[in-house]
Amino acid sequence: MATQERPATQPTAEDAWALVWQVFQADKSRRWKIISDFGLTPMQGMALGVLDAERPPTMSELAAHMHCDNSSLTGVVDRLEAIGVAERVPAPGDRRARCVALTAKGRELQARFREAMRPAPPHLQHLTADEAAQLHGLLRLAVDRHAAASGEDAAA
Amino acid sequence: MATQERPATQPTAEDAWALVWQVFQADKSRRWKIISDFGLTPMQGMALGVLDAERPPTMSELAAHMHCDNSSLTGVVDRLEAIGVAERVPAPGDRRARCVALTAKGRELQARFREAMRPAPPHLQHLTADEAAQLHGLLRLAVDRHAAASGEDAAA
DNA sequence: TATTGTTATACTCTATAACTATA
DNA sequence: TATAGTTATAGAGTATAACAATA
Repeated sequence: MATQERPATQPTAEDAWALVWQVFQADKSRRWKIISDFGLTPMQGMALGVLDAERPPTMSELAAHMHCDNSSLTGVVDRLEAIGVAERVPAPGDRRARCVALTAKGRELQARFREAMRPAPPHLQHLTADEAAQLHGLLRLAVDRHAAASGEDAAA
Repeated sequence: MATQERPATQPTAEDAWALVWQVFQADKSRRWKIISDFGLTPMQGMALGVLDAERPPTMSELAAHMHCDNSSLTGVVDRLEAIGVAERVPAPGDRRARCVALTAKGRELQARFREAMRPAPPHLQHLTADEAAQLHGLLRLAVDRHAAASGEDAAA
């Protein structure tokens, strides 16, 4: 297949992105089901998924990580506190800031939640082990190069 | 597992999925910016993006395509009608159903919107043309095999 | 009786602006 | 002055349940 002359119609990054989108969207209902089975909403699930038990982030850091506004995060963390999953603790070195820490219940829930969210969606399960590894390799290239480029930009 | 020359250290579909997630999340702010520049919300943008000008779907069909409830879609289409982008028309052959059709303004906006949403995010732009084509090929395999398997399931 | 779509309800997410406490 | 976080506000998305019209 790949031994042909390079066709003018070779799929581009845009074409690949369209399929990424398609796979992600098709999996939307499955993800929502898992999240709601844990008694969470999508944003609560995202917060639980990204919180670092070892290094509780400040509200601002967590908001940046979740790509939402600080004021939006207030309610999300309020609800995580209400169900006993997280708690706000003072930030060392800055009395304005508050860190979001997992409770014992939160750490237990996080472990089970991450486990439930880990499996690849049905689409990707149709790949062979080698194909999956190739897919991972290409995405790893993209992520690493982007990180390197961003790092250089930041350092410049 | 796969008892091959490449042992248990080979990245799996789960690992690839984790990177898909990472790329998609990292691009969240960029997508939101584009959508809001069009005066739309995410759900309105999704509806505008998937609506077929040639074959207006019913409310139920559109809701299924968007993976949301019928009742949630009512408000979304209400707002698209309010800004003159879409309109509800009678469904041929079923007087209960209503189809969502694009207006002339809607078709024009859709063309510009799809164009704005087409570019791949920064992460994927770091791939070479060949790498992007490989990525597309792997995702195409996943999507096609899933469609085939689903089709067989449905036909069975 | 089942389906299509809307309405009513209650809640979550969303950002902007104003506000406080602190840096 | 600038920053971290909350509150107030207004709007949009979310599903469930109840409902009307139609199949």
